[in-house]
This record gives sequence, structure tokens and C-alpha cells, in this order.
Amino acid sequence: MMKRDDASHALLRDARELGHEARAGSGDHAALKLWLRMLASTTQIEAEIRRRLREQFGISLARFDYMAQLYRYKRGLQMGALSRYLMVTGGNVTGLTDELERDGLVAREAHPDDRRAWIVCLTTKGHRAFEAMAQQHEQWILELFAGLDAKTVQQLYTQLGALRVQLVRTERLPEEKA
Amino acid sequence: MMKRDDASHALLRDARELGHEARAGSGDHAALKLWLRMLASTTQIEAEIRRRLREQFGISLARFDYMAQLYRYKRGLQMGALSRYLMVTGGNVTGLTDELERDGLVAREAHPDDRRAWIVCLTTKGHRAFEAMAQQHEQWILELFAGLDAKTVQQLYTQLGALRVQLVRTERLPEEKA
DNA sequence: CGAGAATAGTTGACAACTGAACCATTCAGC
DNA sequence: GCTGAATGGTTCAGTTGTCAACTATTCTCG
Repeated sequence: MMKRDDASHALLRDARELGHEARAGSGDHAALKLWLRMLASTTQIEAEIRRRLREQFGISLARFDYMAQLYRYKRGLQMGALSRYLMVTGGNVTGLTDELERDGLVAREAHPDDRRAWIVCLTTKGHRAFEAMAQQHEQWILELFAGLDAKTVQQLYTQLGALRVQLVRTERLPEEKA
Repeated sequence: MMKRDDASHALLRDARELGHEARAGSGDHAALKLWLRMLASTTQIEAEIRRRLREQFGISLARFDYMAQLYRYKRGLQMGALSRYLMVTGGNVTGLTDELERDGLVAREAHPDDRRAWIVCLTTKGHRAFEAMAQQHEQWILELFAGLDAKTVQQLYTQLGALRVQLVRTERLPEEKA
């Protein structure tokens, strides 16, 4: 389908490279190469963090993220808000809440004005447990990013900010056909 | 557990921010903030690409990645190599191969020297199908990264390269306790 | 008020992936 | 050449997440 230069998107692999970056080409596909490198790095870090959380605290990354939100919002959050913040579906939030509640880390409280809704809060136990994990978590991140100097970190942060702006804009665009 | 400055890793949320970045603090936790922004951006782009591949080609991202590897290696790959390159387990590769083979996109061929192993190749149909998808895929990436100018893209690419080097090094480190 | 639309959360079927156990085959070294 | 360890692949149970249908409640407005 569609006549094209066969090499125009050639997904070349440098034998030394790993993972998603294997899709990277050697041509001038700068954005594609950047994306594949970004995806590979993120995937790898995420897997490592996930593994360590599981290993040392017996907790999933999803549950850690969930508790991080509640830690920030000391007065609690509705489940719908959690669903948006965590970028997961409502059904998933229900399940996570059930587990965390069973383990005594969070508690559902009735919403004062809306009988459909719950307010979820960290329990004292949950609060303490999260603080311990969060501190360790930050150490891991520092370790994994130790190869970058402060200036590079700042630059990356700023540049990714620009990317994020673009993403939000694209997201809101009305879909045209393809 | 452990006495600490309560705000030392405060996972603050700016009301305007979304997703994983919610964990970002306002302090000097530069690496943590960078990580959360990176994770959020990548997750979002990945979800968008996944959605579009599903919608327009009825294919999962995993299958796309799988075919990308075979497209690069025209002479085929062993399943173990695919497993490493795709950063997924062997069991997963078996399943993906079964599906793709059933759809006539790839073919298992006996390894000439090792009767345990298979060589998986794209079929002609698979090759054609992948080219069409890959071209569209690159357009999507260009669109999503359109907010960044060429110089920024180059810088990001280089800087993430440094991160990747660090990751490979960390990965190989013998584990110490925690 | 009252009917229909919208919203909050739950449920259950399903898809994707992992990890461990398991064959078959090959390799290493006596 | 044999035996035990290592490797390539498969299978299966369990985890994590999605999606769509459903219940209960609240909102909108004629």
C-alpha cells in the first residue's frame, strides 16, 4: 500500500542498542529516534522501580502512586479524581481501593454532600508506610539519574515541559480522518 | 519509620498538572521532578500511539514492536533474541508469535543448527503490512513532537543518551542490601 | 415537581503480561 | 561418549489493567 522510499522509515538497529531503541533508524528521523530512546529509558527505569517496590515493600507501583496522591491531599480525594490523576480507569480505582482498604492503608468515608461518592483518605498506618517508601523511592531515582549533572537535569526538565504543552494541545484537537 | 523532615520528599501537586507529575515536589528534588515529568510524557504518548494503532490498524503496540524487529532483521530472529529486544518475557513472545503466525504475518522456520530453536521471519504479507503502519507511525510521532524545534530534539536525544549509559551501568551493579 | 440526562462508583468479561515449572535439546568437561 | 548444567521454547496460573454494562444518585429545566 502506498509507494514509498523503502528506507524512508527504515527501523534500523545498532547492535549495541537495547530494547525499544531497536526501532531507531540511522537516517534523519530525529523525532522518531528521540521517541524510541525516551520510551526505552522510561520503560527501563519504571521496570526497575516497580521491581524494587515489589521486592522491598511488597507493593505495586499502582498502589504507590495511589498513596502518593492521598499523601498530597491530606483531606482525601474522591475516587473519580484519583482515576483522573492516576490516568487509570474507574474500575481499576475501585479495585485498588478495595485492596488498600483491606490492608488498612486507606479508608473510604462517606461524602458529606453526595451520597454517590466516597472520600478516600490515608489511614495513620498508610501515612507512615507511604513516607518510608517515598523516601526510599527518591533515593532510587537519585541513583538512577546519577549520571546526569544538575544542569542537564534542569534542561531536560524544561525541554520536556515544552513537549508536555504540545501534548496537551494535540490531545484536545478534534480528530480528523486518516 | 525513620525520622525525617516531613517536607523532604513532599509529593506536591500543582493543580494544573496531570498524571504522574502529581507526585512532583516543589523543592529541590530536581531528579525526582524530572523523572515524574518524563514518566508522564512517555505514558501519554504511548497511550496515544497504542490507541491509534488499535483504531486504525487493529493491532497492539506489542505486535507492532515485534514486527518492527523482524522488519529490521530481514533474515529473521530467534525467539530468545526477540524476547530481549522487546524487553518482555519468553512466554509473551510465544503468545505473540502464535497470534501473528495465525494471522499470516510471520512464520516460524526451523533453526538449521539447533533443533530447540525457531527462526521467526516476516511473511510478504507481514512485510507489506508493517511498512504501511510504520510510515503512519512516524507521522504520528512527528505530530506529537511538533512542539519541539530541531535543536531541542537533538539535545534531548543526546542527554537521554547519557541517562541510558548510566542505566546500563546501574543495571549491572551487584545488589547491596537496603 | 418530575422526566430524562449526566455523574459516581461497582461489577464482570476480557486482554496483556509476568514468573515459575516444565520438556527437549545442546554444551562442558571428565 | 556420558552425565549434569545450561539454554530455547512452551505452558499455565496469577496480576494488572481495560471496557462496557449496570445501579444509585444528583442535576437540569420545562
